[in-house]
Amino acid sequence: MSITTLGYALLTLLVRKPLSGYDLARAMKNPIGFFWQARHSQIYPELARLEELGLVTAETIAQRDRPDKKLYTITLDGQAVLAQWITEPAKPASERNELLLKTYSLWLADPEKAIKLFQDQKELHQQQLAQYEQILTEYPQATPLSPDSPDFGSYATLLRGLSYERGYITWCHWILTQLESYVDDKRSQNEPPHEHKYSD
Amino acid sequence: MSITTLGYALLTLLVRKPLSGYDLARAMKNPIGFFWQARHSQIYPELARLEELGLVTAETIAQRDRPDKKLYTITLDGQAVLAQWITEPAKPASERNELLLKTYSLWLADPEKAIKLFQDQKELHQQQLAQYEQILTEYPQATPLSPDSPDFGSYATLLRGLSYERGYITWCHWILTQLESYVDDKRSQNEPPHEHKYSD
DNA sequence: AGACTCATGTAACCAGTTACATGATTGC
DNA sequence: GCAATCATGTAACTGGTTACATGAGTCT
Repeated sequence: MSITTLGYALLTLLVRKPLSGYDLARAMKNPIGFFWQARHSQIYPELARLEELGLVTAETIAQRDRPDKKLYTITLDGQAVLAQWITEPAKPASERNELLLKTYSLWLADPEKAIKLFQDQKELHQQQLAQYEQILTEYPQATPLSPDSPDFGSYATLLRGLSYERGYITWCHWILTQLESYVDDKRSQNEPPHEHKYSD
Repeated sequence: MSITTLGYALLTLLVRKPLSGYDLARAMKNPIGFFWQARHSQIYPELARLEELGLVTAETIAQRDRPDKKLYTITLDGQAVLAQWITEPAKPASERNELLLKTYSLWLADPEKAIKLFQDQKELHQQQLAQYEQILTEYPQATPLSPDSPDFGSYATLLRGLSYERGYITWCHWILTQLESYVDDKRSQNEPPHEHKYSD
């Protein structure tokens, strides 16, 4: 019985502060969701496994007006295991992007519907970007974060998210200019095609 | 029995030209691998399913000096199913990036080892970028590709790959500057910390 | 009365990875 | 002789998703 990546993800959260399974499920949605996701149905069994391995301890907390909860705390063993894992070589992310798959066959699609597809996708990423930019404002300007503070990790991953979303949006935008000029040119065949240069 | 995303990925390749299972496995590594991956053990059963559904036909080809192969050809039904799928809303890619997970807990790591981690990662992405840039040179400059040509899809996905790798490398580089200046400052405590500005 | 949040679990299923299995030909 | 490429499959397992299950308290 060895430790899974999800296990490390949970330790990553618990090393900052003790949390319940429910809290962890929420945290796996919100700050961690951009780079690792998991549902509660996967989290609860994984926590039991971490406890068995002695990497976390659980304490049942009775609450008034709310159901009891189990608060999980990382052990010294857990911290050591996590710290060791961080600097081990990371497996390359196996990308699986449905939109790119669709883009590869875009020539088969009705251009009007393709435009709709990319407009929707662009908007989704613009919303995500707006959320990241909101989070960014919560960080102090001009005060550089030190790599030995927990906030450095949150900030660094946020920067990656911002860059990713900006690149994605730019790319969607470029596709849209291509599709739109194609549709325009089809409508009025006598004019020459416009030029749209792509740069990230 | 419905069609999986891998099924669409295979149709995406077969709509361009008929291929064997072996060819498809290779194509899933090379041009498609950046956004969708699959091993041959998943591909062969999936092809059988596509055949059952009448979306492809198989023809056994005898070869001299080599084992027989089964050449798969997309049917009209297959083309219709694929074309329809393309413009349906795409599910957002569920990101799973181990390096970002590690970055989130970077404060726990030994800085020297962390530098090694990001140098290795940066190099991997630089190699990937170099490969994409090589492929880019094979496209004609200044002649804009029309969205109704199959090459448009290949080119568009390539652009996304280039942008992604460039952003990733820039980000790795920024992390490295942070880690290195942190290590430097620890060595000579009297000098003030350097400034490194991040921009994508 | 109905929906939402807090709270924790299990079961069935599906997608994807690793390993097992076979066998001919080509190049070093 | 040994590894690599071509060629096609199956089996076992693991990671992850969807659905099932329960129940108290709050808000509209």
